[in-house]
Amino acid sequence: MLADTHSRGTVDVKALLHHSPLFEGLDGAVLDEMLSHFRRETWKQGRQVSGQESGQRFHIILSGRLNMAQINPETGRMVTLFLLQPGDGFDVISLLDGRPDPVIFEAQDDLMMLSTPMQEARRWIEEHPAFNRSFLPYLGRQMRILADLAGDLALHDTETRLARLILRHVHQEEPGKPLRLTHNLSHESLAEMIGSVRVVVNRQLQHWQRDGVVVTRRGELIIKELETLLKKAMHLPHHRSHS
Amino acid sequence: MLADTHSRGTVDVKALLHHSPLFEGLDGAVLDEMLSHFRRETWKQGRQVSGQESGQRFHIILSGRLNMAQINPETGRMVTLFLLQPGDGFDVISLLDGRPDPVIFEAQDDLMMLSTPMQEARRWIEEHPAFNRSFLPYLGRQMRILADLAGDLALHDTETRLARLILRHVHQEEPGKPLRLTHNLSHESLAEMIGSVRVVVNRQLQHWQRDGVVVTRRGELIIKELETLLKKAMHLPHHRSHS
DNA sequence: CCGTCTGTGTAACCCTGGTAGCAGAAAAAA
DNA sequence: TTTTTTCTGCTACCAGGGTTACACAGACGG
Repeated sequence: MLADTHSRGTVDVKALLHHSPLFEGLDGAVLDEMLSHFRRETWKQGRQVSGQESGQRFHIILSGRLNMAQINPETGRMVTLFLLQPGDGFDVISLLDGRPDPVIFEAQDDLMMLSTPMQEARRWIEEHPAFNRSFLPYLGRQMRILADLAGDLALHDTETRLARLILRHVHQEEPGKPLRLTHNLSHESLAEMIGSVRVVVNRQLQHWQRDGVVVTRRGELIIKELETLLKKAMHLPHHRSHS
Repeated sequence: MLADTHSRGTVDVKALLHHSPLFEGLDGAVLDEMLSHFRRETWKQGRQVSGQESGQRFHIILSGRLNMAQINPETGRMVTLFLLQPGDGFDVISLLDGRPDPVIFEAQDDLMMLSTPMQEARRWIEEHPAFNRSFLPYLGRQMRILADLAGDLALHDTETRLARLILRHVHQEEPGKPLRLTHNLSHESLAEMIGSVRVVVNRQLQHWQRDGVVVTRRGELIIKELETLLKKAMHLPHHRSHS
């Protein structure tokens, strides 16, 4: 089972899952038992799958990022609800209530993941109460993300939302070195994450650039004045740490 | 235990909880055990409590409605995240991850509820796996509400959002009788629920009234053309006809 | 019964942010 | 290389919807 996955991928699955918010602190034996029911799955970057299609299996991301978004068919616009990362599982909502989710999953990068039938995943939850110790807090975090998003959309302008988004994705390369935005987030992606549109994001970034707050190059964003950004972002309820 | 609550209130607590999405299908004995750790609590209409203050106890609503909202201190504007009703519990997010929620709870009506220390509620969840059979789907529903709200805010205009909101709260009094909006939802409340503002809601309702879609009187909204509302709720961000 | 309060109707204003469109730069594919 | 696609920068345009302000109605409280 795992020997196979080990030999193929570059990822140490068990180590990853032990640090995953979903499985951390779970007994190794139980984890093995779970893993034995998984199969590996890969999606190529850019692949889009509707909640309908993926609805019968529960997935856990091993590598790459996955965009869970809602779409307005009329305008073609999208909002990102979650940007899922290695260790995250989806679709949690379907897992909980058994109904398909009217969302689109889009592979932001090439994806490696594990998947198992929804029913199987639900069985564990019932049979392994220990799983709840990490699963329930994980659900809480996901709900918070949604609540914050909704609050932001209703209460704050695009400048504030963009500032907050960037701060949440600031990457500390080395102490003393310039702060940059985590790679591969296009203006388009940024826009979807704050419920806006590419042009507006670009406009705002240019403003900030003229004011010396940031510097943008293609596919790269360097924060020059963190303080200023923090002030612009400050306009909301409490913000959380970590990333 | 229950005898006491029975004697005081007009509500049959056990019957209510049996139909509550949180406790339905739970063994009567277990339910009694749980209830023995609850104490009764009442809030008067209009009372506001922050997530900080209420954060140490988990509540279950017996009667009345409770508004869980986020607020922007700068502008004073609010968005309703959930309109909680009898059978609902709060704060579920804090229950899950143990952190206080940066939200405001506002009693829409006079409230009767049960409350218990968060720790106690968490203990049940651990000790009574059966509880999960209703609790997890409940969480799913709550997450869906948040996801829909966020999606709506980002992707649809106020007209669409208002139409959807109204349709979600249409009350079928009698077959053949006029459809009305469920009582006590002021324009202000409606606005908060769609992440907008009273003036805009009123403006929209007047438009619809002129077009014969609805009729409004003080504290009352009658739907004349359900079909039209359904169409507006469906999807149509931009159209330019009529004069 | 009268003053006060809360909900509603309406108007003028105007600014954020979304639409449409194009052009150049970089990257990817051929 | 050349071609094609993906990102980015920039402009002109304008409408949705938010802000403010005031008047009136019914409800409420004393």
